[in-house]
Amino acid sequence: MRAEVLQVRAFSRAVTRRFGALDEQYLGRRRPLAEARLLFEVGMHATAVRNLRARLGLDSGFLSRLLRSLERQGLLVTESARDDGRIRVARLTRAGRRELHHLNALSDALARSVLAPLSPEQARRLVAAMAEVERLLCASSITITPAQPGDQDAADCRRQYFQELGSRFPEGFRPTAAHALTLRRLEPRAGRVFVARLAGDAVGFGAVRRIAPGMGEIKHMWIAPRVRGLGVGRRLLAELERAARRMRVRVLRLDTHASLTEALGLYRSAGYRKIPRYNDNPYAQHWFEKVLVASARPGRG
Amino acid sequence: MRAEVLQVRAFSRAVTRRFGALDEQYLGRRRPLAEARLLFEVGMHATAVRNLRARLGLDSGFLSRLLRSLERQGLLVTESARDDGRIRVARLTRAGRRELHHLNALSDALARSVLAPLSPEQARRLVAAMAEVERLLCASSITITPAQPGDQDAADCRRQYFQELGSRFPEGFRPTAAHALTLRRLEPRAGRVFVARLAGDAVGFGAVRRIAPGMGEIKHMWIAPRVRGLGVGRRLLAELERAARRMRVRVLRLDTHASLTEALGLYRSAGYRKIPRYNDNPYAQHWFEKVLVASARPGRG
DNA sequence: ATGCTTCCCTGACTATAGTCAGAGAATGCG
DNA sequence: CGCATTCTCTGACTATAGTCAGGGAAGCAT
Repeated sequence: MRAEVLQVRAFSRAVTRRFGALDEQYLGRRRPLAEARLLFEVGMHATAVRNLRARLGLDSGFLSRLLRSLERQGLLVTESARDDGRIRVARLTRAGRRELHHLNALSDALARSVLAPLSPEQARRLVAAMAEVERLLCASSITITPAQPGDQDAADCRRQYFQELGSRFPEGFRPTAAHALTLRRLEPRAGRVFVARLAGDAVGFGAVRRIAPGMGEIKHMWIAPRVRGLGVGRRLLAELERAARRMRVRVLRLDTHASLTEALGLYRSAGYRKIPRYNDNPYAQHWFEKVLVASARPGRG
Repeated sequence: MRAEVLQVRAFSRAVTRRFGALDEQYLGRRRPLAEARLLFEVGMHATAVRNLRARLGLDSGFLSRLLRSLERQGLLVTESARDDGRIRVARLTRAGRRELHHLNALSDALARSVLAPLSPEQARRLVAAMAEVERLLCASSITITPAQPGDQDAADCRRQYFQELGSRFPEGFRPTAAHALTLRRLEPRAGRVFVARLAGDAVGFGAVRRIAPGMGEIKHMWIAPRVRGLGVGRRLLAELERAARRMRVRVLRLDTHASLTEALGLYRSAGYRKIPRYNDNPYAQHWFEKVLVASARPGRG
């Protein structure tokens, strides 16, 4: 563990030194780095100010000022969103798009300057290792937190979840009454909802509810396609189990559709055993159960 | 190439976002980041102000101010160097060392917070990939540039080179008259010296000189042990060959000692062929020659 | 001794990156 | 409708990170 920590530190130093310096040198020459980053983040299509704030992690006042500055430079315009007048949407002008292209070119040059001194074989290996680091850092920065009641992100996930069920079930999918009794009605007495987030975006969610004294049920486990394979499902499930324990649940059940093969694999490897049908969910073909024991390692999936 | 460039960019974004944010959050909480970095750089032993300036790349006035601030906080003291009254040396006080330990602990916590959400297998793979990226970024940031006449770094390298020869040759080593006619007397008419540098430190050097019309000789190739295996030797050799071509050299020769196995391998794989003894160097057992042709890919080793 | 250079320092100034409180418009909720 | 909340914006302020010119002390070359 000690060696791993030291390697992470050495890595951080090496990378921030190299890329931090280059970033300023390449991208910050023409304008403040914050403005350049904002241009990148707005990108080619209109983006809500609130999303920009979440992704860049900026203070509302500061971001507003940056927007005004870019607006004065004629690089972007802001306008109110159609469906919600409070939300403002930023969009690059033609000049802004040109500037973004320029920044992209600089950024490419920066990347090439890193690869150029290396042999083809070294460059290949560096790129492969970078892909691996990026993937795992992404996994590592995904947080799993309890949803606030009425959480918009959780509702978004639920919509996407249902949509995916519809496209994956051969027979199609329409939410039943049982599916409707969710989220809002779960919390806070009868259940808990957790949301996985990556840089401000919701990328997964899941719920646990009590269905009888000492017995709970996992519902609505869903992970966004772009973060599948990063172990988020496993972490989310562990989080739900911890929440279940805190709700004095000793036995957890769940049902699932035969076509959801990743889910089936996850449940099996997480210690869930097949049991006979315990409910009348018309979309379920498999039922599982797990007896919870005190966890030796809280905080780990 | 395009895909590689995009991967490098994605990596840079991901890493600076993650570590940049954490750096500030962990290390910058108690004091300005620049002060924290300076404490790290001074470290446990006395360090000359000029070296701090070089390593951190700071303006002289700004660094001076940072030093005064840390001095006021009782974390370090500065004093004149014994042998050169102009040079000031910074040294942590007892309180400063305590603070450094604290920063180290925070930095460790930061590293652990990256590893914590991952499964043991993921953490293992992340650390391995980070080590690879760090190694190759290090290789990529090594620059190879012509030495200025009387370059102190080149002289340093030469000293270390002779020292290493002494420890590696079974028969020991004392520079002969032929070895003495170097560096200063090479440049700029009869030869060229190149120095490899990593973040301000010289980590290798090599020379080429003309020994007859159209014929040149590689001398004094040396790479610091800590950067061996990164392809620096190959790049340096390619640089020397380019310089030779510019000097209208068509045939390059070199000699080497049988115990320098890495060098032998490098010369062979770079296209040098064994030839009979062409000089009276008492420390040489192998002689090589290469006919230079116009290079198809300048800039690559 | 004299002049040149190196090294570090101070004073004065600027740019960048925020933080915080509060106001005003739009929306959601009962 | 009335009230609370959300979202964005502005004004006022602070902290951080520099840049630049110039000066004094020490060393170096002759």
